[in-house]
Amino acid sequence: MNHSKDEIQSNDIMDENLNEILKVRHDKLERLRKEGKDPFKITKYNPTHYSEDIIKNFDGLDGTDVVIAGRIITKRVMGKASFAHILDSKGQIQIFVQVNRLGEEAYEDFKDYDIGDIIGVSGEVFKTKRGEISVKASEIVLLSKSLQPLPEKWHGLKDVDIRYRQRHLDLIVNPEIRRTFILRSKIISRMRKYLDERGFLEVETPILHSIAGGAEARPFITHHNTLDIDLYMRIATELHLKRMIIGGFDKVYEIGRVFRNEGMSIKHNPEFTMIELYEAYADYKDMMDLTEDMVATIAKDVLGTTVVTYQGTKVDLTPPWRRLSMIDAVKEYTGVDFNDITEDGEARDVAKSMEVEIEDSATWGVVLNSIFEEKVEEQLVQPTFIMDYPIEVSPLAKRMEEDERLTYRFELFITSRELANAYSELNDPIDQRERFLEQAKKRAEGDEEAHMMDDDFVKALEVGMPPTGGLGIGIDRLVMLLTDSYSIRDVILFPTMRPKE
RNA sequence: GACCCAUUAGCUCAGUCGGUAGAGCACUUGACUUUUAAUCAAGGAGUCCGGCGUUCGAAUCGCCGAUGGGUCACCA
Repeated sequence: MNHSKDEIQSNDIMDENLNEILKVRHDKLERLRKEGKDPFKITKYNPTHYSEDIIKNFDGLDGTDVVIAGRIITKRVMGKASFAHILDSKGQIQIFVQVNRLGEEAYEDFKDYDIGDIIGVSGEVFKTKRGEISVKASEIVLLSKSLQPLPEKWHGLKDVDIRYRQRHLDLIVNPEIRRTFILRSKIISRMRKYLDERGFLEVETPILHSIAGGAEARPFITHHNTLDIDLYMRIATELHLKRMIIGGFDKVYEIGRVFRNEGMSIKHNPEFTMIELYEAYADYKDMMDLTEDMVATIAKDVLGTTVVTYQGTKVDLTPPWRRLSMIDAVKEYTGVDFNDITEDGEARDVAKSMEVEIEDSATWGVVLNSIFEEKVEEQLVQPTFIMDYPIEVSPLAKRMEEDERLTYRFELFITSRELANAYSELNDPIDQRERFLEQAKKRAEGDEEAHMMDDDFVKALEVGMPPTGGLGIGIDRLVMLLTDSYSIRDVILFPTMRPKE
């Protein structure tokens, strides 16, 4: 680590201004070092059990010696005997410490240990008079000194600013948040297993793109020094995964971070995790089957049920899920039948009469999509596939044979939120080039989210891509649903924050 | 980007009408060999988010700014 002079000086100044709690802890560390008990010199410890193992297998372990390690989270000294709770990665367990077991010097040292210190404890498993499974310490080793006080045990840490910026504190003092991240990990690994079992190949495609494509979004820009070029952080994995299909891999997927330089909200973080998968010779209906089966399978395996409660609302993920076209959805929820509307102007008039804001140049499809987003989306609480999106808003989806204005595309809505997006992929390179030109026109007119022209991708399509189904699922939103998390920041370990000062 | 709300001890929070800072936990000292938010006694701890202003006097009122949260806009 390199420290500038300024940093060293500012640390010195901080040392002088340490508050009482910090000063006491530094002094304790200093004393330990002088006595040759510097905890930071220890490199290795060998625990034999986790707290949870001991509690679950008490009958088998009662009376036997174990070695545990973890963080002191409570401490009650009662003269010549003490109790403390140790938090390890699987939970917590009480230790019982007596001077005549530990010895005078070791017991005095223990009394000086602070909440937050990491210790190793060896001792005998037993149950206290009050019936709590505990470890009777015969030896305690200080494995690391905590120089910062932990937030309070009873009220926990509530300040969301500190919780997100110093997630380690959140994880230590708010046990329920640990569950969310354990579930997140299980959800993702179950998803991998599901796809691997079905012959999908997991691949990794570049994050640095010279053209940011595959979605309509504003990208982050970064710079490569040696090449002296600006590069974009990817906004989707779509175009590279399709190249894999062209290259002859019939089933591929990537679970990866994508970056969109847009507003932040309860459902949006600038970097988020998506899975995209592509299957040759499949269509968007196959993607619907796969989506509902995969999500239901994950829910069942990870939560033990396909019925979940999200923020007080019961959501039934048991397949099959409702499927309806965008036109039917708009008809059902607003009474307006777009089958009967053919002219752009007529569509715009309908939007205006419903107080849906649209631009004067909006076409039939754009209006249909706007009315859907404004009037229907929020009502889709139970899982619903909305199918057959207008072509104007779907530059990468295959045009419907039955209706030139629409595409073979669906989005999945649960709890009024978009969770997945899928198409029968456009594999006609001539059509694709025209769609990109259309997008490039919008871009030239100032739409920063319009797709960039990508000649390399069109050229790849010209080599020939089989008919393919593609699907993208927002992992963070899926995790939110399955863990009943209110904000996307509650399922992202270190959400993007503005730096302090 | 716009609007609304919040910011007081390490943490969780009170703070009345503008009168000079409080509690619980945590911390320090002492007592206590089966406690459960241990208990008992004593003690220490503050840039009241920052700046400017109004005022005899500001945590409190006004303005500007910072950070966070919420709603909207944009998006997934």
